Amino acid sequence: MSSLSTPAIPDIVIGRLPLYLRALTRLRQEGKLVTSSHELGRRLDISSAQIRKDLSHFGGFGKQGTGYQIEFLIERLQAVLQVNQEWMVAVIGAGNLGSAISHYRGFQDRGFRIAHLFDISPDKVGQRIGAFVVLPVSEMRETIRKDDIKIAMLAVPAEHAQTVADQLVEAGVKAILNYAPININVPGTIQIQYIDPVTHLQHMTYYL
Amino acid sequence: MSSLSTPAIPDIVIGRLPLYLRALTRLRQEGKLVTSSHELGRRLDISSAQIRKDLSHFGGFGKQGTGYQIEFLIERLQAVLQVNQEWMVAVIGAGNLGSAISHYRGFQDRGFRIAHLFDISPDKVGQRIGAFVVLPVSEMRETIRKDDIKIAMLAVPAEHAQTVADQLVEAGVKAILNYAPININVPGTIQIQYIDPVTHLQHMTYYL
DNA sequence: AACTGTGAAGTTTTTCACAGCC
DNA sequence: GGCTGTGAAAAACTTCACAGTT
Repeated sequence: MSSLSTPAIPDIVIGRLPLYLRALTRLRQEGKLVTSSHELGRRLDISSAQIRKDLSHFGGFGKQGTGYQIEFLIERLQAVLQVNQEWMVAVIGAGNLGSAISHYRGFQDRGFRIAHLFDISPDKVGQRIGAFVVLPVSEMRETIRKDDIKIAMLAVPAEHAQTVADQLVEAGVKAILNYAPININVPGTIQIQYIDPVTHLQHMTYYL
Repeated sequence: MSSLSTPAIPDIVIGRLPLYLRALTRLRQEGKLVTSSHELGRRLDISSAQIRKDLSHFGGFGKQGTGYQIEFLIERLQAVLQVNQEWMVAVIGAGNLGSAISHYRGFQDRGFRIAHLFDISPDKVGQRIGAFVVLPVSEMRETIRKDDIKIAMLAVPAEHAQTVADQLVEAGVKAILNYAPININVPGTIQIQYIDPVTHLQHMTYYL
């Protein structure tokens, strides 16, 4: 993940950048032009020193005495995260969750466009969901290859998640967002992240 | 979060317990009776030492030379996380996401039961979604109070998230899982966690 | 006066490595 | 031989605090 000349930036730092970007976009929407590490920190409940240090990994984005130009910082963070382009995403699973994902408007303006929706069930295939006609999983590999899709969201039942993930990797997908509540094994070159609301709820109940 | 006699267990440790619990439940389902920190670590991509150290915070759950009794460890982790009981949860927002959440069967057997689904729109109120009749937000406070609901999932548009969160806190909710892509301010006594798929996608695109 | 960028210090988290037990 | 539980060591991460700039 690094070379000798450019030490890797900690993954935990990368993980915060999307939060900064989200907050900055919000500030811009509120009509603000400039912000500070303190203001951002207050909103995100992160220390201002943390924010300054994180941003400093990528160069001096701010001005002493002034703060950060919101528009400029948004552009730089988008560039760092490579979301100054539009990524095509495949969704696998056209159940309630896959359907909700496919209807969600929030991907578009943050760097992602859902390109296809796949399902294995003959009942679902051919059905219209949002702007998509559900495609059969049997065509998944070919379609993903053809369109050079690098990102997939997995919204299938847990018992199918590993099999589908294997097929996705085989088809050339490099990043998987897995909504199934199960750990998936993928090669080290493949990015994987998980969304499981129950783990968040269980984390919180510890403190109740 | 701690007393002098019982030092607090790091939050990052608590956050991993639900992952252990999920993996253990899976192992049990596969018919296994016993596991080891190595097997768990392999599945979760976490070092075995990490798992042993995490578990050791709560007492000696394993046997040297043998490993961990899966059933026993599941019970202990459920007790630690307080999910050996059923928590009632309120869902706010009956759009595509709130609807998908309300249909999802995966909460039930992991400690959570959706009790009510609220929405502000007169079009939605009274409509049947899954097992629920959508209730008006105007009745939210009273209903949450009456049923003593402590946990809520927020699936409303970003611009309404703060207002609804304030009302939830006012109604006595102590933990909020926020699906809206915006940071919410709540008192320090209230647990809050976020689910925003786009932040995960943006995290991964950095490495692509 | 307000704010960034950053070495240094401090704290937290992870890994090591091994004694002790089955 | 295989495994846990755990002090000690190492690594990673966060905060401090201040020089330097606007």
